[in-house]
Amino acid sequence: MDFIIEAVVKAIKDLYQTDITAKDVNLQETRKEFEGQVTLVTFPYTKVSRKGPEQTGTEIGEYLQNALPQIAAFNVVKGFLNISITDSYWLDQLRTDILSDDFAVAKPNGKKVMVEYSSPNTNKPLHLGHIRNNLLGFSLAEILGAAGYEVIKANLVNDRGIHICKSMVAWREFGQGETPESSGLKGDHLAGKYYVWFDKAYKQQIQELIEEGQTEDEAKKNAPLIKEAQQMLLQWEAGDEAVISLWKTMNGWVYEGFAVTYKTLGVSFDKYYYESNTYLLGKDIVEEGLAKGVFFKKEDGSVWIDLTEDGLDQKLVLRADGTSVYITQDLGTAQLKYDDFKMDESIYVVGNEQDYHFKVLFLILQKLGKSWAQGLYHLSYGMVDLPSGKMKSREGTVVDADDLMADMFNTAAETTEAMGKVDGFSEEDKNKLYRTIGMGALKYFLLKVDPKKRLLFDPKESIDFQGHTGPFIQYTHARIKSVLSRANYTAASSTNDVAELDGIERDLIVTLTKFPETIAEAAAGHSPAVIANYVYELAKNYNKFYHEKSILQAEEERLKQFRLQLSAASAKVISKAMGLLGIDVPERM
RNA sequence: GGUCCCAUAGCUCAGCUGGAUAGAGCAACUGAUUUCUAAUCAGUAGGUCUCAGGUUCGAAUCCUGAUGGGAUCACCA
Repeated sequence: MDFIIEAVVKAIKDLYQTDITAKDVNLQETRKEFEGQVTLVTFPYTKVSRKGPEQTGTEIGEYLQNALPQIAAFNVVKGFLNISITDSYWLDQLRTDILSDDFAVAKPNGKKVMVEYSSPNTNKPLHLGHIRNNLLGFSLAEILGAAGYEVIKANLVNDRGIHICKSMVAWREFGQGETPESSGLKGDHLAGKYYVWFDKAYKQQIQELIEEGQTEDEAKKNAPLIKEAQQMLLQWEAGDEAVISLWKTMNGWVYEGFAVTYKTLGVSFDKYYYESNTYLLGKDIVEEGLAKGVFFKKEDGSVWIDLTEDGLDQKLVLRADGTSVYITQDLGTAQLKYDDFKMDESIYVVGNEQDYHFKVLFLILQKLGKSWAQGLYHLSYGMVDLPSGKMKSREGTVVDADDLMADMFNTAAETTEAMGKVDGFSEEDKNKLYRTIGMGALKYFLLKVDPKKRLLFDPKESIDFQGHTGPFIQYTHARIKSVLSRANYTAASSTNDVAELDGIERDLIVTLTKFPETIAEAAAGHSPAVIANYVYELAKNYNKFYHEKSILQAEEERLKQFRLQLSAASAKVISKAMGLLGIDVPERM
């Protein structure tokens, strides 16, 4: 619609001798109840026209109609100039733009962006909260890629620390040599089992110590299990062979488990970072900050930054004993990532509970004068909560990722079979379809809402397959494919001799043309939800069209060909948009 | 207590760079299948956009304050 905006700028200059910029032009979609496709709000121009909104709109409308051949008609309602664009313009958009191979393929913008997501702890299996993280990260990476970025997907694995030692201690104490093979448990679930055991036994020890007269704080520090875990962490850092060997073994189990979960989720990474390699990083940045006077040292030797002028607090960046804290590592890792890839932007997909941490992290890097600190962004998303409250792995009150995905698969299978949709499918095709639909429902459910909003998930209420859902959109795609295959449609077979459009056909083309700008909007806003809502609108429009217009029994052959083209274009865009969400669309369902 | 985020139909959510009568889905009710897939479509009903001020020709949208919910304010990660 840029050509209209340009023409409006020119119109205001010619009619009212006033210079405005493209940004001042308020062009919006015309509401359904009025004639036209785009609407110009004319109130802002009444000042310079010194006429009423109706007359101003009419003058601009006449000017535009004379200037632009693409404008078929216009009408002015109150202060709104509704513009009808010619059918030949829309048909041209469909044939030369939407149906072309490079539609919605952005030219490379020369920028590199890293998306860090997933970042699991290697002591427990993934749960629903991680699923949201993984889907957001993967989808955002796809969207940025489609918007022209070169994308690096990174995973910073949290594979060391006291929490990892907890699972290891519990396994050593209670495990009796259990392995994934001997237990039949997936590796990450096996580690998680001991993590939960640790917590249980630890709590019991605390209780016992309290009964012996210790305070709760004392008991928490003195419980034998926690001491053992702390001891193990020291041994790990000292490179104790037995501990390192156990660590490698158990982490190996967890990685095997994660690999399965990631595969089912359909996510992947270009680069892995491991905290066991990066946890000592950042100390040279602390030195740098001290030299620059950004940090200061307290009497006890600990190093701090004073952020009170920025409305934040004083923040510790290095302990008195010279060991790192969380933010020390993150400073070092940020530098490492930049040194590795020299990216223009770096996005951290991390829950909103860490908003403060990232605010501080980015601010420190700016104060250190890192040129690349400008490109850092925290994609903060809301927690996934249960009706009973927060999910806690330690207490076992989580919706497990693998269980949930298996449930979705089963529900998809039941629903599909109940509808009798899989006659003539092979066993293999059936399973593939159930997985596609089940994962589609789950992914769409999580991605359609604004990332920053917190999400309530009730395990008792199953995820819908009808209405504003993934399967609805998948169904639309399958339905189109069915028609196209009945018609033996190929791009080459179609002809171009339709010149007029009906309301719903025009609406559908208008919706299709919005895809590239929707990608740009989603990329700029870091929000897959923008794509999700767009593709829903598109599927709805298509279904309306499908009901109103007969395709294979069209009144004329040329109409049939045109509607097939329109259907093919819709299927293509649906498939691409769903791909940006990491959701597959089936050919049949 | 300080800071940050959220609040729109019974429920789940769009709309938020200010624009027309605030839109979808679910749930409820009515209707559509001798015709391309009914996981669909058409319709009915459902709203003081949390509240109170302010800015503006115009506010769900921007500003201020309040209320409710969540997060965070560790020499944990």
